Amino acid sequence: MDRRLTQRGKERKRQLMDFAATRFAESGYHPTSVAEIVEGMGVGKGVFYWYFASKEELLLEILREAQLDMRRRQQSEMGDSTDPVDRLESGIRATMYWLAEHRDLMSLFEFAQADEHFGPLLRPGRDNSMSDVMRHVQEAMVAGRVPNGDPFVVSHAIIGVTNHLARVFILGREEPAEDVAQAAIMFCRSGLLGQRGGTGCRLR
Amino acid sequence: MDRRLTQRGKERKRQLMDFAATRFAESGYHPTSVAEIVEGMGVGKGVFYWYFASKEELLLEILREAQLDMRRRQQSEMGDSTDPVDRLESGIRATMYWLAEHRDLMSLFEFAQADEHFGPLLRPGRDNSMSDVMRHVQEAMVAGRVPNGDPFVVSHAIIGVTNHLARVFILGREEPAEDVAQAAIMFCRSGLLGQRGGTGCRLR
Amino acid sequence: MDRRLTQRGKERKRQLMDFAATRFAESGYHPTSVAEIVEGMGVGKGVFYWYFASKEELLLEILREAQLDMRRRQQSEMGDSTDPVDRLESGIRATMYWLAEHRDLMSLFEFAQADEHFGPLLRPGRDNSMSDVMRHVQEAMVAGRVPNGDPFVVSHAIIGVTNHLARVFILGREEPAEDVAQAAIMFCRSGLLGQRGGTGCRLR
Amino acid sequence: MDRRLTQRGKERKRQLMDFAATRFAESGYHPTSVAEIVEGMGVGKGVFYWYFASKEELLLEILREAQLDMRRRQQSEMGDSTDPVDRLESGIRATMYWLAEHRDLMSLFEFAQADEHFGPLLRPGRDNSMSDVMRHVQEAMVAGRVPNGDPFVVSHAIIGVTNHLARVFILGREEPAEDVAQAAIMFCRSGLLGQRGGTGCRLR
DNA sequence: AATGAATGAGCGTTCATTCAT
DNA sequence: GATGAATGAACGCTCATTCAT
Repeated sequence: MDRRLTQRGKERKRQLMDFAATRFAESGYHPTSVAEIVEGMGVGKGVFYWYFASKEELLLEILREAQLDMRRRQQSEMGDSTDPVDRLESGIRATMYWLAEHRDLMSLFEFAQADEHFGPLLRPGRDNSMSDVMRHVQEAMVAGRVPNGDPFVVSHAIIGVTNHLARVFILGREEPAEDVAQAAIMFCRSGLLGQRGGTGCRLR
Repeated sequence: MDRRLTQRGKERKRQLMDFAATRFAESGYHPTSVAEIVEGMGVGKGVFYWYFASKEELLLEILREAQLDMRRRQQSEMGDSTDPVDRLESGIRATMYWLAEHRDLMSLFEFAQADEHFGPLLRPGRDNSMSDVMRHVQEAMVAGRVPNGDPFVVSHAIIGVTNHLARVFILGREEPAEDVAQAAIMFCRSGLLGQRGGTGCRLR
Repeated sequence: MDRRLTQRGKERKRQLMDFAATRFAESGYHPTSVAEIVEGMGVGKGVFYWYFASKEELLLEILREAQLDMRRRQQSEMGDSTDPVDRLESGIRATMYWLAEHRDLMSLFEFAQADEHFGPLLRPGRDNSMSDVMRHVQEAMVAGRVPNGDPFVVSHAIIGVTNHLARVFILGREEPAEDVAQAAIMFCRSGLLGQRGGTGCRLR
Repeated sequence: MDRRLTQRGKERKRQLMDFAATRFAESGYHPTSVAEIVEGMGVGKGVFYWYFASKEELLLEILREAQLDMRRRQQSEMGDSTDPVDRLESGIRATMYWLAEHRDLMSLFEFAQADEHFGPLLRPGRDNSMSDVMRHVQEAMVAGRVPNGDPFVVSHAIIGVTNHLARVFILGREEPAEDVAQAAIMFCRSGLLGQRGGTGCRLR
């Protein structure tokens, strides 16, 4: 299935992946049949199996590309600052913006992560993102910017806040990414007991 | 499908729900066929449809029962304290213990929440849990125990931390519920910048 | 299945047959399940199989009873006159009245006659009715009241007119039995070319 | 289910419709399973659902095509004469010939007309045929060829005679269409009391 | 590269019937 | 007599995948 594709072939493949992602996000992976995808695109079944070994492979390709793209965005946003806490905040912000721009893919991630079969196949990518976050947390602890603790746990807490707020406020309520990012950052900074303040929270 | 069941009938139904929950958690809802369930239990197919209108209805019944049970546990744990922050912490702890005792159901919640069809059907239950949390957050703000802010957002942040840590450390790594609860509570209390301390974190 | 039934048993059986006939007429024989019948009557499945050997046997019993009852009515109406043509007209009228009073059973006859399995089982009863009609036709020919011809063909023509008008005007349009009977009688008497007249036709 | 079919596809569909019609006529619609049809044709199940949306849709397609074809035959036979009574007689004759050539479809019509579900779906087609007949009857009345009366009732009487004689003598006894047509025409012309004669009746 | 046609195992579900109580 | 529970073959239908053209 490693075809050398012409320019036209690459475009076809793109269209197929985009169209399938939308359908998967709307109706779910299992309920969306290959027939639906090819009919929706007005092509024959052969086209699908020319570009993808299977329906499963299609989803994995969509997912892996998305993981890569999101990570690139996070890194390009985080990379510049010298303060690790700043970098974490940039990462949260980058994540929110990316998710807001790719709601379909957010849905797909939700599905895949919860899925017995696809969940484990997402691990490598998630581990990468995870160690990105952890690196900054660790650095922040070493630098004394953040109290000592288990960086793995703290990183997961950050990810938990970020993802859940994205789910609720971006996927569910279509709030502006900036506002959701601010909310996540503020909670991650100081939790419940710390002083709320600064830019405040514009959600709702 | 509202049958008046004998004692034997009720037991059968229980067995079916428990067995199905395990299978759904192990292999996923879609990949688990009704045939697999009844064969696994050594009964005829008719039995299944004697107790449940459909495979879907079975899942919903499992899910609704689980939501109810978890909420009962949270409330019985939270109810006694006069301090709203204490109550929130009790709620987090109750959640962790419940999830640790019902890993299968945690898996099922993950799946259902991410699912295009079942997700929305979980809403009523989730809204109830949500408003439980929010009530305490609001009270804590009014009492000055917690800086003012949007209680809806703050509640979701708490839920995000709790669920994600549960996912990673209880479902994925089978850590003791108490430790995971402590970790969640500590992060929720003071976020990144607050002082880490107290009982410390025993995860890993 | 030849049970000696108590009084209560006979009533139960009656109720079952009446209820089933209604349901069969409304929704069709195949689409109506035994479960539907017993649930509709609020009894258990056992009751059904106590009174009937099978669903098929139930239908046959309904049908045979109906054939018998209709024939009794035709004969009691026809029997008195000395003119065979009068008797034929009385038969048509009796048929229309009976069908109007038993629309459900008319539906069932329609179904059963068209059915590959039940059709042939209705033969004995239909043959009886047929020879009733034929006897009068033959007599009328012998008496010179009606031109000679094949009494079998003529009898079927009469039956065709009667049944079809019943189907259309009694089952479909709920016209009064008397009017439909008049219409059938008039057409059977003189066909297209004969003089229309007498009481006229009140249909529509 | 509006597929653009290749030549091969059209032939397959034809074969399926013909084969299914035969089976339905032999064993009945409900008792004939899709599996039986595809096995009888030696193809996979998918083939069936490639050409038809459902078993029901298949029957409807068969039925509608048959209605259309029969009506075409009636009209081509009736169209030429200037005398409306002649046209009615041609219509009866055309019907008998068509039914004799399509015994399977006659069976299917019987079933469908008596069926709670399919009966109503046949209405449009039957209404068309009905108004064809009525037009001629009305014209005959206006022209004084036939005594005045309700053309709707008279038309239904004609249809009743024709269909019933077809049922008995063509479907049941395989008599020649010409003889059955003659018998129907004669009865419709002059009923019971008119003079029998002319070509006489060759049935039996 | 692409098509329409075909495959067939497997799905969720139904239902006439039987049975233990 | 009557019940709720159970059976299991059969049903209509789906769908990822393959194939001939």
